Amino acid sequence: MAKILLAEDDENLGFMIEDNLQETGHAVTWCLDGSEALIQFEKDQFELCVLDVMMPKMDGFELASRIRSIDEFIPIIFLTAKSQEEDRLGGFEVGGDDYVTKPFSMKELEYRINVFIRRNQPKASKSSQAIQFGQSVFDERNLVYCCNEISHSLTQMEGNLLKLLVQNRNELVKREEILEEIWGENDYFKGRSLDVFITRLRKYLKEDPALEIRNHHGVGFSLMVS
Amino acid sequence: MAKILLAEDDENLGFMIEDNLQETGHAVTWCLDGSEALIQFEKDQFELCVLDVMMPKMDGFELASRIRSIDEFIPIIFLTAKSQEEDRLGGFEVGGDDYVTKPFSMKELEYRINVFIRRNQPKASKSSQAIQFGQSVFDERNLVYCCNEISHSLTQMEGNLLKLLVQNRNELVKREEILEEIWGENDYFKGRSLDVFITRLRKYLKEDPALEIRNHHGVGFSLMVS
DNA sequence: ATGTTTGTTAATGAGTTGTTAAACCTCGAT
DNA sequence: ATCGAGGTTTAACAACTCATTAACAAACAT
Repeated sequence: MAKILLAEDDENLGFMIEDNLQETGHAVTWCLDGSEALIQFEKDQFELCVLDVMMPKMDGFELASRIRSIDEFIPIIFLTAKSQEEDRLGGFEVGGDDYVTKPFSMKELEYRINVFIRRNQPKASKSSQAIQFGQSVFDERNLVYCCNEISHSLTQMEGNLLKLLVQNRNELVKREEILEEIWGENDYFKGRSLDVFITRLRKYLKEDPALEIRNHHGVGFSLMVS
Repeated sequence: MAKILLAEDDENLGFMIEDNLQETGHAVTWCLDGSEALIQFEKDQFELCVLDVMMPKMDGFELASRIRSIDEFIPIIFLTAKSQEEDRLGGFEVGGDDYVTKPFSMKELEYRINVFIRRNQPKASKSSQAIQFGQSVFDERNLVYCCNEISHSLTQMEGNLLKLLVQNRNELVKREEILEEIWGENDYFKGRSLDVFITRLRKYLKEDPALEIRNHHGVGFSLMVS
C-alpha cells in the first residue's frame, strides 16, 4: 500500500514492526541505525517514515531533520521509550508529524500510519508527479524537463527552483521567498546563486515559446505562461 | 491562521484552550457539548476540529463520526482523560486523525494542530488579493495595474503608493502621511520624489476615465473614483 | 587516481529604479 | 494683477540590481 522507511535499532522490535506492516500490505525498508536510514532515504523514494528516537550513529531527531530538509511534506512518525514531554516537543520541532510512545500496540501504529497515508493519497493521485505547463512537462520525481520531444535532465536544485516557479505560475515569487524556501537562508551569495540558476532555467525553457521567466526588479521572479 | 472547532465540556479547560489558540492566531469556536458542536459545524466552515471524548449529549466519537460523514478530510484531534488503548483505537476507527491525552501541555496541542494546518495549507495560498476600483484592478501581490485589458507592471514603490491611495480612495491623504508610510521620512527631497511618482501613477491611471488623482494644495492627494 | 557533475563565487556589462535637478505651471493671498 | 509657495513634468544621473559567462572546489562516480 505504501513504501515505508523504518529506523529501529532494537532487532526484535524492528522485526516485529516490519513483519506486521508487511502483513498489512506495506513495503518496508528497515534500517538498524540513523545514518543507514538516511542513505536509504536518499537512494529511494518513500511515502512515510517511522523513526526510533534513540539510535546509534544518528538519533531519530537528527535523522528527521535531515529528511525534512530533503522532503518538506513526507510524514514522520517517532517511536520513543521516553514519555517525557521535552522529547515529544523536540520531535515536532525537527519537523515530526506524530509520536508513538513505547510500549505501543501494532494496531495503534497502524492507525496512525493510515491517517497520513489516507491524507496523502489524493494529493499523489491528482498531481501524478508530472506537472504540465505551456507546451512543456516537468517530471518532478525524475527531474526531467521536456518540451517538443526535447528533454533535459535537471539537477536537484534546478528542479526545486522550477517546481517553485511552476507552482506559482503567473504569480510573482519574491526573491526572499525563493531563497528561504530553497536555500534556507537569504544572503548576498545565495542571491547570486539564484540568479545563476534563473539563467540556467531560462536556457532550458527557451525551447518553449509559451514560457518566460520575468524579473521584477528588486522584488522577485515570475514564470509567465501564455 | 485557521478556523478551529473546539468541543470541551470542562469550562476551565475549554476556556484555557480557546484562549491559548486565539493567542497563536487561530479563530476558535468553543462548544460545551457534542450536539451544539455538530450544529456549529453544520452552520460554519472549519479547518480543524479538537474534540473532547467524554461529553454530555453526544460524545466525541459519535460527534467525530457525524463530522466525518459531512467532511471526509477535515483533521480531527481527540482530547481524552483516559489513556486506555481501547479509547485511542476507537478514535481512529471513527475517523480521528490524532490523539492528545490529558493532562497535556498547550505546546503539544499546538504542535499537533500545526502538523495538520501545515499539511492543508498549500491549497489555500493561491489567492492573491487584488483590489478593484473604478474600471481598474490592482493586483497588489504581482504589482500589476490593469484597466480595459491594458496592464502595466509597476515597481514596488509605485505599487506602495497606489495601494495607499486606493485604500483611502475618495479620501484626502496628507503628504506627511504618505512620506512617513512609504519613505519613512519626511524631507524636502522625498517630497519631490513623491511628486514624481504621482506623475507616473497619473500616466498609468489615465487609461481609466473614472479615476483622478487630485491635489489639495499644501495638504496632500486623493484618488477620486467616480 | 581521474574525470564528471554540481553548487558556489567572481567578474563584467547591461538594465532598471529612485532621486535629484531644472523649467514651467497653478493656486491663492495680497 | 502680481508674487511666492507649492505642484507638475521631463530629463539626466548614480546607485543598485540583474544576466551571463567563466572559474572554482567539493562531491561523486569510474
